[in-house]
Amino acid sequence: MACCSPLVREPLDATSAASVARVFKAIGDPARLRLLSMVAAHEGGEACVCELTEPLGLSQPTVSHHLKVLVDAGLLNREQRGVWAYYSIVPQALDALAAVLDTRQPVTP
Amino acid sequence: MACCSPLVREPLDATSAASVARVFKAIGDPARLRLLSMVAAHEGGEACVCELTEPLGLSQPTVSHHLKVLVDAGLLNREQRGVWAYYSIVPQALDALAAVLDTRQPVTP
DNA sequence: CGCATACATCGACGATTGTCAATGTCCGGT
DNA sequence: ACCGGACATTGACAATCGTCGATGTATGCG
Repeated sequence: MACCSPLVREPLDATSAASVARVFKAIGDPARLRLLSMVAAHEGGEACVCELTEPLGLSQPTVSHHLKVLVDAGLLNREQRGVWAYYSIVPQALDALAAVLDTRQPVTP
Repeated sequence: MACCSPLVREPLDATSAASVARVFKAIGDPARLRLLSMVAAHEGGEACVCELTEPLGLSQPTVSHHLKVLVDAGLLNREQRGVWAYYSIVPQALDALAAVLDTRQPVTP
């Protein structure tokens, strides 16, 4: 999860930086960015692997691998229903990431 | 630069995904996240390499390399003054990145 | 000029990554 | 019980990455 105050506020310590970097690294790949986007924009906010493989133009194992990376990063949920695995985004995860990038000045009391 | 509508709005095409992913990949590294953070939080909003090497705990060539990656990603400015190279963040770059992560619903007119 | 300092570049290394074909696992239908 | 379909896992490969020491470049000072 995102854990800390905005980047520009105060220097990140090593452990915070490592945990935040893990998430950014997860979305630092074109295929995974597109997967995230395709899942979010899909009807119902969820999609199964078979709906993602062909428009992405990658093999099924590769798509499964990328989805696993996104789940491990806390960006996607995975729900198995019958034979299908449905993936949906974790909205507050993206919000938390955006908060780390926030450049607002701290309120001066 | 960030180029496009929020991730969750509509599926990214391949070229947009590639250009956005390049920037996220740049900050998908603990050392570079800390550099970004240290530069932003430094007095005057800028810092030279010699001020970053020791607190980061990495060699000077490595720090220079990471800074170059951040500059190439459009996240840092580099300004040479005398013998020193001062780096400062490009604020609108972080804002643009955060906009890509925005999860707000589109306004329904 | 000559030297020290600040930084970049180069070359090399082990480690990680993205991708695929092949195979394994599990579920639902016949 | 069998088979087919959906997905995950494995193993392998080239490519990229992070890091360092060594070296190059350029600036300022004596």
